[in-house]
Amino acid sequence: MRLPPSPSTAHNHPLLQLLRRCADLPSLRQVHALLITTGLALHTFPLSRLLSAASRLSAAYSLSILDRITNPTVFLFNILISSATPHHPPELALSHYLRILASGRGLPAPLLFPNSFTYPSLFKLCRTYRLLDHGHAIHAHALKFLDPPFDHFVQSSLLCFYAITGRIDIVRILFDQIEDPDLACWNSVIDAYTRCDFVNKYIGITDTVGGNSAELSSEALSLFVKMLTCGVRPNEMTAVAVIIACANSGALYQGKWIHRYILKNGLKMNVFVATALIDMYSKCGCLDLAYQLFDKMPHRDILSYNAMIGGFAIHGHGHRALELFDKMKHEGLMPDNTTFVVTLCACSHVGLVEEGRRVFRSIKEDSGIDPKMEHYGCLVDLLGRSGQLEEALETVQSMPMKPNAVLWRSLLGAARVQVNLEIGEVALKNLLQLEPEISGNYVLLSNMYAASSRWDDASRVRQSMKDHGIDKVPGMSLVEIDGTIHEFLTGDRAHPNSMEIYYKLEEINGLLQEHGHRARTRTVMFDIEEEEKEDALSYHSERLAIAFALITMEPGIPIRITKNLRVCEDCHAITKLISVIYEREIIVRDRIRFHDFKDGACSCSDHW
DNA sequence: TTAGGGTTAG
Repeated sequence: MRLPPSPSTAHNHPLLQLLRRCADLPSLRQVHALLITTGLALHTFPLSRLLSAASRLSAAYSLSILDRITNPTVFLFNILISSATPHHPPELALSHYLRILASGRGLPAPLLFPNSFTYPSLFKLCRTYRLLDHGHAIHAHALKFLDPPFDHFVQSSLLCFYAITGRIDIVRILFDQIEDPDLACWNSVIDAYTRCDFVNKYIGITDTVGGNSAELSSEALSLFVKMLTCGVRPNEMTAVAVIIACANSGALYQGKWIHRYILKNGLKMNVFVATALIDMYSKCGCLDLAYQLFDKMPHRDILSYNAMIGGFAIHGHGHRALELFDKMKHEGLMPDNTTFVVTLCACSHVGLVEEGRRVFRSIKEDSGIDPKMEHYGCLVDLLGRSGQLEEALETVQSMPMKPNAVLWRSLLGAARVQVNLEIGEVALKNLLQLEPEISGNYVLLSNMYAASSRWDDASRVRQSMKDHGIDKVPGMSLVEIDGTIHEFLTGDRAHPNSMEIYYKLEEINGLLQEHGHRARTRTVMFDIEEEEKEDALSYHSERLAIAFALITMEPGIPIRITKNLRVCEDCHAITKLISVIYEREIIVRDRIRFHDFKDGACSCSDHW
């Protein structure tokens, strides 16, 4: 009779290497049989490798192995919890965790306790599958079962979990409790600041790009500096998180700084870093720099293409986006959902209706999948913006899934621009059912009534906002001057240079009138006298930012503004004029896209 | 045995 191998030889047995290479269930069964005949299946370590391989291939098979083990240890459960895959879904991983918790109840089974290897996998699971309630409950368990302080693995995974809940306050409290945080903890907390920004934007804590965005991103950058002063060396993951923070807030100066830092300190310009940089440069208004980086990449994947096509889209370069879309396919890369979204979006921003329709049709042809909600959204936007409202409405009504709020809002926006109250009201009725608490929806409706001089209806909507305690999101603009970000709200007088700014605005307004500008007051929603409406317009946040930049910045340097809302019709018209009068290029990033104002024209060709 | 990466409709 053969004696089972000793535990030390069990760790590097050739059968374990075979296990790693098993790509299907029959070969796994064969190796399993060999493990039994050699006696290796009696040891915990080979069993853990077997379970790990089995959970990759079949949940049922891994369960059958587990059932045959008389007294499975926490170690083995941990292996199963950490192997969430399509074959080993999150519910199964959670059930393994429940078995650990229940272990003491059925005597004579030994009492098991989850350990510090159990929790990082569980938090990752909750983060990946967005199981928020489970995550909170599991955090409470960890406090009960683990001795304080938690190790860095547990703390880091906990930060990452709270990042997806949008609770940056909790992330920060947890991070501040970490003694001597390691690289992973720093990366996680910096990443959490950029991620919370995203989460907040989409779960409606704020529906702005600015606001929280600037605050959270600048805190991410401060944390990065603090990390350097603590002597922790950043890696590529840190760089990616910091670049995203710069992209979110439009902080070009800091973005360029981190780019230099990467080159100077020997961090690898891998596909993750390069893609993040491409996105950052695009979102900070430097499309040329983004393209240079993209062009120099030795290896590009789908995400790099998507980032670059997205860059062309927000800058209104529809044809260049389409060229890249074709090039990508020629290189043998299969477009994914995002590729179609950004390419359609590029068509929409310049009114390439026929090209857009073609791209939409190619979704099924190229990828074999049915268009998703976001693709229908792009199509509706494309049709609506280009004046084909009836077809846009038909698309919404005939699409195979229930239209979401974004889709109705898109249609409403188009109806407002083309003053089509009939379609606008249909869109709004549906929109308010889905999103009764979002202020922007009421503002759109109110503006639409105001545009057709239905003042009673406009003020009824405003009253209804007040009754429901819904505040209008204030317009906000950011301008970066010598690395410092200055923030302006509509009608803001809080800036230390406020007096000079308002003097400058008077000068600007005078010059605009001399150049024959008459305010387009259609976008001001209140029923007030024309003169007052002009006043309300003259203090829109981007005008304060432009005035301040004109006072402060050297002549000839482009002014870069980031806005949280869309540019209004009048601001768009006057910025074109200012670009001529003051001979300045003004680049405005609004909530959706870029406007590059130069010599009296805008890169969007007034299509936005 | 455990954690942390790039793009995405308005």
